[in-house]
Amino acid sequence: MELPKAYAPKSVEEKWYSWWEEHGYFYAEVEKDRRPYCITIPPPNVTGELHMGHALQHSVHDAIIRFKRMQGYNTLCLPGTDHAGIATQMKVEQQLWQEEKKTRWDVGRDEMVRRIWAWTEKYGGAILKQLRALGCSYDWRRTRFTLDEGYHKAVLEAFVRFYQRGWIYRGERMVNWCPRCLTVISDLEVEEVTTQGFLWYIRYPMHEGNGEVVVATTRPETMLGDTAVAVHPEDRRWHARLGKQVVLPLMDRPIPIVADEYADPKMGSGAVKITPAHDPNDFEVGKRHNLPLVRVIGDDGRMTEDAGRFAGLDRFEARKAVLQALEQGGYLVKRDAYEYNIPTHDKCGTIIEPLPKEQWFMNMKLLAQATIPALEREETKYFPDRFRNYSIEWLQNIRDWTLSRQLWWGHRVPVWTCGDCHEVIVQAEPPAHCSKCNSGRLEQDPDVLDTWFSSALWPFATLGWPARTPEMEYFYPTNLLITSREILYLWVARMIMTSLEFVGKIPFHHVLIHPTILTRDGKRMSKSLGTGIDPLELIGMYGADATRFALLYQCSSTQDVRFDADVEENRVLRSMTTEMCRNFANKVWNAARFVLMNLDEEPVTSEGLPAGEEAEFADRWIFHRLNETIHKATEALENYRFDDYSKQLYEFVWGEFCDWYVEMAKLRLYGSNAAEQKKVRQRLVFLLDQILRLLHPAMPFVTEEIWQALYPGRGSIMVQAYPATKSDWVQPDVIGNMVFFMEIVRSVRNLRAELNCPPSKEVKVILFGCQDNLNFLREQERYLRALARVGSVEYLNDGERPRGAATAVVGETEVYLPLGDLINLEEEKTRLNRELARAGEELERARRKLGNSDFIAKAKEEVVRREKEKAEEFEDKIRTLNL
RNA sequence: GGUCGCAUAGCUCAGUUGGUUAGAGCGCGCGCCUCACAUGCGCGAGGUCGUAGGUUCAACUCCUACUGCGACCACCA
Repeated sequence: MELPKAYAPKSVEEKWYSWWEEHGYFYAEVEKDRRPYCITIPPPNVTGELHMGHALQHSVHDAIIRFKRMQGYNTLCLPGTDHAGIATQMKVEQQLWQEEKKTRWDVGRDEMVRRIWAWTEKYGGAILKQLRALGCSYDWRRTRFTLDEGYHKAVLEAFVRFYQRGWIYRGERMVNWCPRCLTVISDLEVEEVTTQGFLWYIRYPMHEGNGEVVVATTRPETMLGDTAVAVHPEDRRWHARLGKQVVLPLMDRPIPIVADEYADPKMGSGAVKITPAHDPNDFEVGKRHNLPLVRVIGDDGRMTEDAGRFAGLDRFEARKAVLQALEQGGYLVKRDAYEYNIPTHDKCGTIIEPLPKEQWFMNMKLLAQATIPALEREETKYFPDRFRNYSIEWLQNIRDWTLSRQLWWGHRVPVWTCGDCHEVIVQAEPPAHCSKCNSGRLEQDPDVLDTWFSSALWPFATLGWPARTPEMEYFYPTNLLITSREILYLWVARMIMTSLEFVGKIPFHHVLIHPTILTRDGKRMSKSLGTGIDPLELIGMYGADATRFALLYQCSSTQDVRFDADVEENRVLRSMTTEMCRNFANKVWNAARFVLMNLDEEPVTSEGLPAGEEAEFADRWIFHRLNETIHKATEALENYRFDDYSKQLYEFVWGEFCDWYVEMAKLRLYGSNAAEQKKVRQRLVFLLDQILRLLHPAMPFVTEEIWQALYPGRGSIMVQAYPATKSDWVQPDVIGNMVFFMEIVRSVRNLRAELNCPPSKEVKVILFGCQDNLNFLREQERYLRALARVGSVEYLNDGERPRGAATAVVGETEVYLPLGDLINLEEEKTRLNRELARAGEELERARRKLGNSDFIAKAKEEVVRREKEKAEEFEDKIRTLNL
């Protein structure tokens, strides 16, 4: 069979992906007699597009799923998308404005929701298609959406149950308001941005008599809403003035001086202005002292009527105007440069306005308390484990969750209020009549639930909860959750809480927190900064297998990965690591070509082929190494060390199988009897077979393409058994021989290269050493001749060393190249001196250690012995080189 | 402000329970189109393992402090 010289990913990828899908290889059904393995993917936003973080996340997902599938588990990887309240609504609102110059209020709630649905069905979920390009083997039939019908039922059920527990309540609190999105958001969605600003000191004159109070603020515009000045109750400086009033500048409003422990005597004058309507702390102070709430900033971020002459101004314009007015009135004392954190909305970057509002909240205390022990007992294991401790800490300090959002896209709060008797009804099904007065005038709460409230149910809602489905029975708890650091609390901790509450089980046995992908100089990857990489572009340049392998290769247990690529304006110029992985895929491809080219008539089946006693040392060596590689690769995957996994395979396939075994096999293939040839062919096929299986979780496409060429009609490689170790293959005694042989070959190559001996010229080699070593090398002579381009070999075990020859020492064996006219005596002398110097240093180091009596006395016997051996070895080497 | 992570070759990174001649890929230098592969083959140069102390016979590895980068948490004007 003919394979092209270089691996061409594109057509191969499309071909096999659709073939897998057509044959249902990704599907999982409940099969009681098989071990289940289940992952529900973190649902990306339905509006989302694939970025490098996703690419890494899903390379990991698919590697694990394919690995487990090959291990014989009945694997389900369940995909889906998140309705992403704000993001999706905003997208359609933008479109509505661009195309029709209308706002959502112009079209009305029902129509708007209808349009968002239409958009979602038409454009949504593009990211799931992009995941296919990466090769993800997910059960697409089971794709879920956090707003689909069944999911909606689950969300309402959860709300009602929490409500019945008494944990969900409605109340007025200081909340984080986004003036752009016009909704509240939870604390976890607030991102603090460190900013260089100013601290302004303002003079408030006493209402009666002389004197003044100086207060400081970073937000001067809020002073318009001040309703008090607070000082610490034990701050003596202020005792005389407690209970008196100051006049609020610009507003001419007298406000009291109150005593409250919130005021820090060490700060400035010890007095602090109190704006209950616009600051969370002040809100609390206001409650304690019954202060009025004066709202000077409205929901839209503009100043209200209560801001007097500043009404209508945007909050930031108002700041300037207030400062100017204060300055003119002589109220501004000074301003200091000041660094502080500004709360912003993580979705849109708008500065949050803290406002008192009535919302739905959930008290998380009991739920958190019930969850902490499960984490402490490691019922869910975290990789790396430190994230478990962070989660416990977060649960210990948990705060109430703001559940409601002033959006139209989402799960509407299942609460109705009777227009007649004002009874509040909370239930999943819309009630027809008031349960108390039977009135039909019922009005549903206009708000929708935080998107994270619905995602918190993901692992079990997708498997059919609240129904007791066979899937819930069989696949739950799921095995693994793979996600990024930033949603550890926002999502992961909440899933564990809800699962323990509703299902009585943890939702997943393992949580894997994968690294964040950064640019190669450690910056955030961001489209707006031009540092973004489109994974599809990478796939186009290097292939999906190379992209996956490159991501896995860089995926260790650190918190960040600096992705090795040169990027300009969101375009990849070059990615060295991905290129390396493409080369590796090509290497595998060509190794396969070699094996296939040498097949005789029928496709060889080669199961259970042990290296056997009669096998050559190269066979025994490669099988020993295969065994080790299987062991290490499997262990690495089980510990989610994808870097280890890929490096093990890279080294084995390229550095051992291709560089040595195949090269040696060529001689046996072309220069032996038919029986030997057949044996070698079978071993090559078997090794290739094992390599393909080992690699398949990382490189699904190229391995499938080769597999099909090797075993046409045998079904996909993705359902073959993952390689297992075999004790027959363990032959540690052969390693030393192989390493020795390799070193002899390398030393000859090195001598040739150093002396500029052209590769075309065959040289004579004289080996000097003990009889055993010489016998072994004599047996391998044909390999030595081919691998080091040697014409003839002479063996000496005593007597005179050759003169005028280049020399190298490998253990106890000496290698001589009598190059005659080729040799440049000066160069050879320099080379030898360099070797001698190097050996001298090592000897010196060893002798120093051995000369230390403490070392002899205290170090482990084995360590001392090794050091002695080392000293002897270098002594020998120096003696030989000096001859 | 609190907690945590990271600092190893020009670049991106490995380095297991303290004892190795500190590794890989890329890049670089030299030589090769050797019949699987130039997306290749062979050889080589390049590191006082962030700084300063400490523990130990022995520290890249353990401890302390510091510096730099980063993350998370936190209502202080």
